Amino acid sequence: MQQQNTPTFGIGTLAQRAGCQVQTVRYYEKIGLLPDATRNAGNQRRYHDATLRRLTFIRHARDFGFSVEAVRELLGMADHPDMPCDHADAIARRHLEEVEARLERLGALRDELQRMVAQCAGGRVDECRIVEVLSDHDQCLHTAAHGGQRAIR
Amino acid sequence: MQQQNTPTFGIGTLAQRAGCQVQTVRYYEKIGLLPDATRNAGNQRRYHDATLRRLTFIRHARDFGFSVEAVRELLGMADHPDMPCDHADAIARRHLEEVEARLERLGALRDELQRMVAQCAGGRVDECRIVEVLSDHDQCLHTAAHGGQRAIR
DNA sequence: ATTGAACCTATAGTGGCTTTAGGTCCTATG
DNA sequence: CATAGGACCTAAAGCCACTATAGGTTCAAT
Ligand SMILES: [Zn+2]
Ligand SMILES: [Zn+2]
Ligand SMILES: [Zn+2]
Ligand SMILES: [Zn+2]
Repeated sequence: MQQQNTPTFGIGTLAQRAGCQVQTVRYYEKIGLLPDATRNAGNQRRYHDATLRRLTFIRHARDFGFSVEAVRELLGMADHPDMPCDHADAIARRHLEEVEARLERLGALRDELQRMVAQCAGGRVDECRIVEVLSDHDQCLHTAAHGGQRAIR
Repeated sequence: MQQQNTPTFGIGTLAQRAGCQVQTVRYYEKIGLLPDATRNAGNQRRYHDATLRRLTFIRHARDFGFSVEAVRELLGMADHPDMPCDHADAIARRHLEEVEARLERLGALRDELQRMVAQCAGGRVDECRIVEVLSDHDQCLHTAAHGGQRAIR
């Protein structure tokens, strides 16, 4: 039906043009972000520009930090241009909130780390401010600053 | 030799006091951050305060975003109070640099997301700014802003 | 015809846990 | 003293989003 006469290319070219790795393309196919590729006589995947566009969208959204599941939803919406964009907006807004929360925690973390590093006088371990602070959360300024790995992601 | 008369407690109590999960304690033992626990007659782990202090150190360092391997090194140094603290400081300084780099990338990401979300007028998907930007990196301000998942971690 | 790069599949590894399954042990009440 | 149910035990799988490895097949150029 579609794109019968457009040139095709292999998975290496696709990956290179999209700026990702070959295995990543196969992975996206496996988890259903990309459709099962058509194959040539030797069972190798052949792609058209449409797949490159789709993969570029995926990579860009991933670069924005959207989860694969969010990307799946965003792709589904991009496939229906006549629908309202409410849900896409909600996903983006929610992601923005998460990024802002991470930024705040990461900033507090930076402050603590800076303080810790600045106060090390470079002597013995038992006088080291770094080891001391790590041994005792009461030495921290922001009491609730570091909330596990959520501070880091 | 040590702490023969101090009270002991179970893994649940230890985990609760350190603010982590029971499985996490067993995991730390398995990967060697915590020593193999002594067992009671029924093969259940018994702990002393020394282990609580060690676990608290580990959790605090992890909350600071130090990797498990970094924590392993920091613990090793905390076990030798008479050594110089150079390496502990180097680890902390390096981690601070990484946090600062993450902060910068995450800030750029927030800016892009904010711009994207602000420009959505709430119409059809094919007019949606979010889908549009995700389809085309040229629509982004910070050209090199999002460098894959490195922007997020 | 031959070489070597690119491709194929299936599986395991990454980090730092968390979850599950299928048991055993401890403690408090009846 | 029996029993219920919570806490504990191990081993293995699952999570996320890939990345890497092993061992084989196909393609393109010489
Ligand atoms: Zn120091
Ligand atoms: Zn602290
Ligand atoms: Zn919109
Ligand atoms: Zn972009």
